[in-house]
Amino acid sequence: MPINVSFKLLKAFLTLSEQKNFTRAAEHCHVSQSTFSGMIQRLEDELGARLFDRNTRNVVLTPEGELFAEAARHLVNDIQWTFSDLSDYVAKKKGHVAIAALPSIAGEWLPAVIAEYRRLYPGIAIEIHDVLSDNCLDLVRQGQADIALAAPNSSLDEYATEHFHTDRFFLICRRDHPVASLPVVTMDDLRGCDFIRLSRSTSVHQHLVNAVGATGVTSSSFEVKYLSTVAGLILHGLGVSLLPELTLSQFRHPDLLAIPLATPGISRPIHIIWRKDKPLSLAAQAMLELVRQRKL
Amino acid sequence: MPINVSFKLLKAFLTLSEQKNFTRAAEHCHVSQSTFSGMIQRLEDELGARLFDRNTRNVVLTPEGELFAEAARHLVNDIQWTFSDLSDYVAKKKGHVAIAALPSIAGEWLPAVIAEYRRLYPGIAIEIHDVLSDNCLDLVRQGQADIALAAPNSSLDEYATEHFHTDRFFLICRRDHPVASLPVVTMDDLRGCDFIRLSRSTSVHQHLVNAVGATGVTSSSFEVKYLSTVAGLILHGLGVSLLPELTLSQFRHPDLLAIPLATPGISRPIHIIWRKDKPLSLAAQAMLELVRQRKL
DNA sequence: GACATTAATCGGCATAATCGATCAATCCAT
DNA sequence: ATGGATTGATCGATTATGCCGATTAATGTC
Repeated sequence: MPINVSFKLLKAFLTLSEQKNFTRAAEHCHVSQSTFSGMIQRLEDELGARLFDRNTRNVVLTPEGELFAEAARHLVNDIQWTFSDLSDYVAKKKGHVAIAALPSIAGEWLPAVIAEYRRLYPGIAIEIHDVLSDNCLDLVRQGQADIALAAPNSSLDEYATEHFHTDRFFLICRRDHPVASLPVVTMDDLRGCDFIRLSRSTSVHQHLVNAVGATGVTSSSFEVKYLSTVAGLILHGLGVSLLPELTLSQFRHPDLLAIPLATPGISRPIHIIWRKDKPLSLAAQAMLELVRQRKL
Repeated sequence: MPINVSFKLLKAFLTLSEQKNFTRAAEHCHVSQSTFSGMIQRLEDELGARLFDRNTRNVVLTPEGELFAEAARHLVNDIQWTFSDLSDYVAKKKGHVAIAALPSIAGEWLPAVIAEYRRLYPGIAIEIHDVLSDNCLDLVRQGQADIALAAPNSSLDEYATEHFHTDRFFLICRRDHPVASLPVVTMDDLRGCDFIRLSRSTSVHQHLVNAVGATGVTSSSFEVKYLSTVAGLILHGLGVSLLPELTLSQFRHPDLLAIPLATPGISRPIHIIWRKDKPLSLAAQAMLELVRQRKL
């Protein structure tokens, strides 16, 4: 015998147990008295127990009714909480979104988007992971991030992706460098230069190896981890560097220049990445939408 | 917007979230696939949120679905417990009954009934209060006892009552007492006897005062609390006593006699008493039924 | 004993639920 | 590619359920 009871019936039961009067309780529930009478009977049938002892003068809970009332109060409460929780969630008054982004994006472009998101959905907790591309992917795969903004070299078949930005590489050099006067530079112009590169684990490095390897420029004198170090080395005349546009803010110095590369140049494609096997939460969908709107 | 969701829908939702397949889940729920599809849609409409992301190949919970699933599991569990609890109660596998009875009844007649009740409904807890009549009434009024077996002198208007037994009084005397040879005794036969009476708080005392006061026999030498004391006093030749039949088991002694009183005699009516403003629990109803069946 | 109050019942109707059949999409094997 | 198999959604017809208004029956009150 399968149980079937609706929230409506539970509510009607509790209303009657408070009002102790069918007519009044029916009004409370916005149904006719006859309907209400039927509802109580239905519930009693369902339970197989008489819940109220009633005549035209008195309506009083039976002991079974008392027992059930206690339980029903809890049930109704729990159900209401469950629903209001979910509806808050749907209304994006609650929730959680985690976004993983390359440090360059996380520091340069993302903050404005996050600010806007916070303004729109103040109740949603936001988590930002500023990590390298491969880590971004891992976080998404492990479910620790809903969305990633990254430029991975590895395959993206496993993920849902969308093009976000083509980040072109610039030559960074000191103002007194031989190529500093050129409006654009070619790989040939850089032959013989000392290159300062980011560590192998960065996507910048990998894209560069792919591109520069192809043009034959492979010399590399330095390999460092932080852009600030790159800047310091360049300023001391120890070399030049090829870095994507999104990092240029780190090189705003009177003695430094960023020169675009001649076509076709070098670039890294940055993607919006998320899991395709699991749908995005509403909070994450909203974030994705905002990211698209504010796309570079 | 009033919530309305049925247990059936919650169960369907959980089934689908486990089976991840509409057709299979529908079979589990004993409905057609089309019906099942409609049920899930109805639930989603009700909640205003998409719970499953589905195509013909995959059925996967959305994050909102996950959230709801957790809550729904608890709800379904609670509802099932509530129902099974109540049905145990209805089936009298569980429950509680408290009965208040005069000490004479509690010691003499009740144990067999209690034993039978226990045999019939082993899961129900039984509470017995062996107290004097007035206390019996108090316990019932306070809800500490469901049913009382008592012989109160006070008004019973407040209660629902039913006649249980007419407890006739007997004369208890020593075998060598002047009236010992009579088959029945009258009040006249007892003129001048010393009477041993139970204390004023007992219903026996009060019935006796009413009856004997009317026939003019008012002498009273002793007033004690326990029947065993009465027996001792009589055995030592200090008097006789008038006591109801239900107490006679306390006077089975070779030197003691119980002699019926001549018509009309004296008697106390014993009633089954319970609250009339509150219905009896099922467990108590069963007890009442048994008491009626086994009535003296 | 008449009256007022109130829960239960009845008949009719509208809506919702259910089913079987079919459609459309998706994946898989070839 | 392409055809077949699987599966969820949709459609139309049928049935069941829920709801209402009117009426009835029971009960307490004056």
